[in-house]
Amino acid sequence: MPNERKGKIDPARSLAILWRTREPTSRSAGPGLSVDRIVRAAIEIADVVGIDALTMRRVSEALGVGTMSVYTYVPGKAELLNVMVDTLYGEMTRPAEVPGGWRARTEQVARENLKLYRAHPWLLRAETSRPVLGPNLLAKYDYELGAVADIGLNDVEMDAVLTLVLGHVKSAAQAALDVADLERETGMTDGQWWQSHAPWLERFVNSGSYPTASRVGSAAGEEHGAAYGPEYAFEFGLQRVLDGVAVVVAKRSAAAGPDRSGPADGG
Amino acid sequence: MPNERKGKIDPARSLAILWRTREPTSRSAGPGLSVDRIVRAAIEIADVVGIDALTMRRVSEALGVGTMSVYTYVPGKAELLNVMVDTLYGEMTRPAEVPGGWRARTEQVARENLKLYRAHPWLLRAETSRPVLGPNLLAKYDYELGAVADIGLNDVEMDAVLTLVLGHVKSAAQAALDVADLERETGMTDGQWWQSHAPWLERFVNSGSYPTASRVGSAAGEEHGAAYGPEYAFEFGLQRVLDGVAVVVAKRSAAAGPDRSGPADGG
DNA sequence: CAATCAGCCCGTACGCGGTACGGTATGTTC
DNA sequence: GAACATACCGTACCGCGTACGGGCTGATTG
Repeated sequence: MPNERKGKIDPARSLAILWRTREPTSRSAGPGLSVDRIVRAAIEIADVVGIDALTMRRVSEALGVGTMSVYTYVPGKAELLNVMVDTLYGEMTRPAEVPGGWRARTEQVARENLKLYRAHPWLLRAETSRPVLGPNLLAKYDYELGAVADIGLNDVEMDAVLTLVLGHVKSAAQAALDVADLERETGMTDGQWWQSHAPWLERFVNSGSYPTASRVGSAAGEEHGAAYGPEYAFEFGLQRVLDGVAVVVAKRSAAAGPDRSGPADGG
Repeated sequence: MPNERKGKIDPARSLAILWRTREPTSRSAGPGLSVDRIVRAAIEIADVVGIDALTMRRVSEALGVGTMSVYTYVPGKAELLNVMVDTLYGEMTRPAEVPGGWRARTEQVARENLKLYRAHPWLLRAETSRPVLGPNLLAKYDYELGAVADIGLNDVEMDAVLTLVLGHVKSAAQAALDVADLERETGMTDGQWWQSHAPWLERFVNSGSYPTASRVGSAAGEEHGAAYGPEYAFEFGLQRVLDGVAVVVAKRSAAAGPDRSGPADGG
């Protein structure tokens, strides 16, 4: 049972639905299905039972209609997933002003994205391939680019920074989810798991073959509750990334003139 | 058709296969199936037709055996995927000495991982959830931790740095794959695609609503062939991450004493 | 040697998933 | 009221993972 975002989806059809290219016909009777109702139901199902259990039959059931009725509004499951994802993007908050300069703005973007993944973990699995350009993705992209605009980076660099930050958020969210799943399934924390398996592993590996791995792996157990955990990894990584970006930004500012702190040339 | 790494896999059974806890019985006749033969066949299939088309029937067919014969050696598809992933980890080269300090070592780790994703793009989709602790994953982890050992970071930080770097590599590999897929499907580059869709998009959005997005999006088209592309994003992001790590490393070195460049305290 | 057994191999069948297809009913338009 | 478009959906098909039970074959034991 391979993946979401299947191979063959018609891009045009997909875009048409994303952008709602179709005036709502005013038919009164019937359950009154619509793309929005379907998408909302699907999101709710995915939130509750996970994306694995999201089936067309279940969606239609939740809506009180026949399975095939859904296909009147949505060409297929892949397109439905696309719209679900874009819908989520549309629900993110995007404050116009964030005090504190590019670093604060970018941090805010990162946290907002993390929040989204936390609220809808299935998003991590629905986003596996190139996102289809929906209205909300476009708005999101435009907004988030704003965080790193006018600080001396050119367009390509701005995109690269954003991609880097969002990639980190996604990785961290995935890691956090993995840890949470593990804890839920085994009742052990990540570190406890390592510690409990260390002796087992040594039975197969010449004792002490992987000293660093086992020390670091079980260090988590000792540190747990203090400085360790997925949140730590997220924060640490985010600060590292921002530190790295700051290096370039500082370089550009210097090149544009020591006294400038405002907008540099845009590319 | 949801995901790989399905919900219920017995961890013990999975570990047993990963670590090959079973002496090979010496039966002469028959096709002579084995976990290794199965895994090799499965990897080859995934390399050629992709992970979506990797089915147990196809694997068995490639091996010239009945479908259910595979299940004599592998409890299920999820476990097979686990072993496939661990097998790939085992094929990575891990030079003992890399000249140039932690930064060069970490870069080398990143590039080695990128190479792996390039060679087996399906790995991006097979790794979706927490990796099961196979022997080669353990070796990989141990080796890669070595890149950032003894530079003043504590254990948790070492793990976090490694996670950050590998996360970036994975994101970049995914992006590169997306772009490649898009080009293959549409015959257009990423930038060309943006440029060709810009007018279409403006028909739905009040013209100029997303100025930054469209400018940056199509900037790729102009820059293409020069400085842009997935490789650029990978390199740029990697350098940013390493710059960010360097900041902490420098701080720790300073704290440990201005003259020290060797190992700092490990905890 | 025969009897027994353990492991390997696999045909069949089940349940579940997405969805093609063809129909029916309900509302709109003239 | 006729003609038509649209919304809805029952049935059926194909492909998937895999449970189950049975047959085969070489190894083991007396």
